Amino acid sequence: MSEKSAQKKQLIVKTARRIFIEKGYKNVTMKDIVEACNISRGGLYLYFSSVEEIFLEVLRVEESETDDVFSSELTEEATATDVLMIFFKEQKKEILRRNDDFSVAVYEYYFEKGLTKQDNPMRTKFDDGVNALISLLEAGIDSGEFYDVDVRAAAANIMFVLEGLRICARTMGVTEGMVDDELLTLVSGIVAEV
Amino acid sequence: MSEKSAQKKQLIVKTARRIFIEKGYKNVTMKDIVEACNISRGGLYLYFSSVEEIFLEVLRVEESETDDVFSSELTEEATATDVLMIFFKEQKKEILRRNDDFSVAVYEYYFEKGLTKQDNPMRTKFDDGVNALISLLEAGIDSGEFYDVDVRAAAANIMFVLEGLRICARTMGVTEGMVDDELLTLVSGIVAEV
Amino acid sequence: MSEKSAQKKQLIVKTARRIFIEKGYKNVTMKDIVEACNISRGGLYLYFSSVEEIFLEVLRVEESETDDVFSSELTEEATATDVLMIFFKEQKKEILRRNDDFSVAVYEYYFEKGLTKQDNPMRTKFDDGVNALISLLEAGIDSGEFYDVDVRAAAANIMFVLEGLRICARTMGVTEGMVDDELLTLVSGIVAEV
Amino acid sequence: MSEKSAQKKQLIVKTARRIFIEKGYKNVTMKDIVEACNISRGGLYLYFSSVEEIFLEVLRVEESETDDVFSSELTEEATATDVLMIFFKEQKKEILRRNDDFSVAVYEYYFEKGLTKQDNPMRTKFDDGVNALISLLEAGIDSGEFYDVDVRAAAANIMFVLEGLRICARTMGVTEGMVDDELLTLVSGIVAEV
DNA sequence: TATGAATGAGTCTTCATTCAT
DNA sequence: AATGAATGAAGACTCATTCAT
Repeated sequence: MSEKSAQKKQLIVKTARRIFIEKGYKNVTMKDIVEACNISRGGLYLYFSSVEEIFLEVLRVEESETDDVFSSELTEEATATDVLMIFFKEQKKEILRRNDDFSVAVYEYYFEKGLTKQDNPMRTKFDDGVNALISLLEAGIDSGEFYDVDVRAAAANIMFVLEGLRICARTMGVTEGMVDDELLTLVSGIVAEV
Repeated sequence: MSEKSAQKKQLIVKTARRIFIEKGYKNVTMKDIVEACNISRGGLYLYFSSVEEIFLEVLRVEESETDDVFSSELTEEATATDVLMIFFKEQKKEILRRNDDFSVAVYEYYFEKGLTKQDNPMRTKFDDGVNALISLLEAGIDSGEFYDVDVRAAAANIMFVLEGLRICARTMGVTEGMVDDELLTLVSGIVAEV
Repeated sequence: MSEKSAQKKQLIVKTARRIFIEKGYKNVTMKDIVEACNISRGGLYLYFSSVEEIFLEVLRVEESETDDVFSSELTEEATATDVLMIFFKEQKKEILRRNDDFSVAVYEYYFEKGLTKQDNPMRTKFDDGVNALISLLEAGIDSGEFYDVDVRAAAANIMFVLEGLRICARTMGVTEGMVDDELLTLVSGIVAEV
Repeated sequence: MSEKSAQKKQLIVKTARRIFIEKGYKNVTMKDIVEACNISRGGLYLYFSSVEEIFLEVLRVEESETDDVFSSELTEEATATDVLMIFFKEQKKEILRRNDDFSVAVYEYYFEKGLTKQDNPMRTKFDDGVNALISLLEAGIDSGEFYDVDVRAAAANIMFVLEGLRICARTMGVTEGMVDDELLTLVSGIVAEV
């Protein structure tokens, strides 16, 4: 029972995620989700009592499933430069992604809710990114691969540029070339010899 | 008549702007605007036939009224460094602005409409910013105030960082200190002696 | 316009009154009223925003239209006994009334709302009744028609008996004979010679 | 099984009684009862198939548990006056009772169902009261404690006054003083020397 | 017996849009 | 030009009742 229930809940979350990707946050209604899940109106309310509740669950799952920024890349053999390049490559993919893009819904949600929530997951994610980059930069500097930059400043700069690229990609549109150029600029400020 | 008509239209646009600032784009209804304008339901439809139409007009006015990025600062006596600092100061103010902030509505609008529109005003604005910065950087380099950087790359970097700060401020929140730090990083990469 | 609007409102109130009589208070939905009025769902909301609001308006009209308890009977020529008998006759009619009976809805409403409201119209009506009876009893005693009873106590007793008859009529049912008997008991305690 | 079953049923009835006291009749849903009983939705339906059915069972138990009006008071030594005073004291307590008051639910139920049911328990209860009072009054008259009133009329009058007080207490509110005054009026019409 | 997931109907409420005046 | 009453569709939410397990 409980297991079946959990499966159903998971199905709803999975389906809802797809809808949030399609329609953002504000446009999604309980009806949309009900129809997409092929369940009854009342049935959905057994599991969630509002779109927001569903959204937050999607967000939670999203985060728990997202690997730590560099976890997958950090192997013993990889150099700091390797890791950085892979990181940028993934970021590029994410920035340019047209489908399967959950970020617009996230933006919309936080526009709606304001910044009151202390445990803002976006902030957490951002800070995690900064910290991971700091570690990486320090490693690269130690190994002589990277310029001896102010790691904190550089890490924050990278994160803000990535955020800028992301939001521009979602609003005014950016070409692959623009992203490449921008990432190259970042790299050239860090890696001693590209 | 036509004049009166134009005045009325202007009133609507002005009032609607305030509402978009308050509530973003998606949350604004014709009803909201009707009520705020003290106009009749039918009356509004004489001038605009949808929220989107009103929004676009607000956007148009907004842009036509926005001074060119550096127009006001560029006086004969000001050095490139002066202009850059003033520019950053204004950007900072805008980024941290809690009231009178139209940007969330703009973001929401472009999330909604996608990127289909070729004449995307956000893009135009962004490009204008890049170009203005390029000119400024060139001027600064010529005068020996700035490092001899790749002006195009530096300008784009600045604009993306500013966009990143802006969206972060609207979603996860940024402190004044964070903005200051980030702007200082930008400045220190450009201005030879701070 | 405003006049037409007022007419419509009046129509709604009048129609709603009929429904409250038919179904009581708790069973009446906005839908019931909408359908009975032959207006649109949204249309009703232009005038009232809840069943309670409509009910209170019905109640208000009801009260404003109800003549003062004895106003119509009190003519110069009528004796106190005449007035008392007419009063009882009307009360009997009201108590036994099967159709056009708004009282059940009123009871239900006050069950629902509790007694918190200071300006409880039921209470006002009750007190008005007591006071009117006091005046009448005094008049009857002065004229020698009535026994020299404690007027306040007698008036209250009458009102409570009437309330008792009313609620019994609505719940367990009372026959005309029972009402007649009870009213006769009241009369025989007051009028010197029947 | 049957015993366990009966216990369960009893538990449901007991719990439901509490809910009817809290919320009246019309506001109580199967869901309310299910939740209050910590029973499953389907489980409740094994015992009762509607709120009404449960209510009627509560009502039945209520009546079977209610002692005959004077049963407890009628001892050999007590005078008719004693019994009457105790009866009024209990009625007063019941009339003023704010909690643990089942009467509103009963009223609501009979409003809803109309008077169709022949075996209306309210009526039975009322008639029982009248009859018990008649016996008591006769006893009092025989013993010389009470005035030689028309016992049937006096008994009915008392019962209607009590009903009137009860419904007034539930709708417009009555103070303890009002009840005392009214009961005193009743007593003074019956007991020869108070 | 007992569970609780599932359904679907019913009600409330809000809005964009139209239209007679 | 302008009004604002009116409509009807759309979405949220709740519950009685059923049914597979």
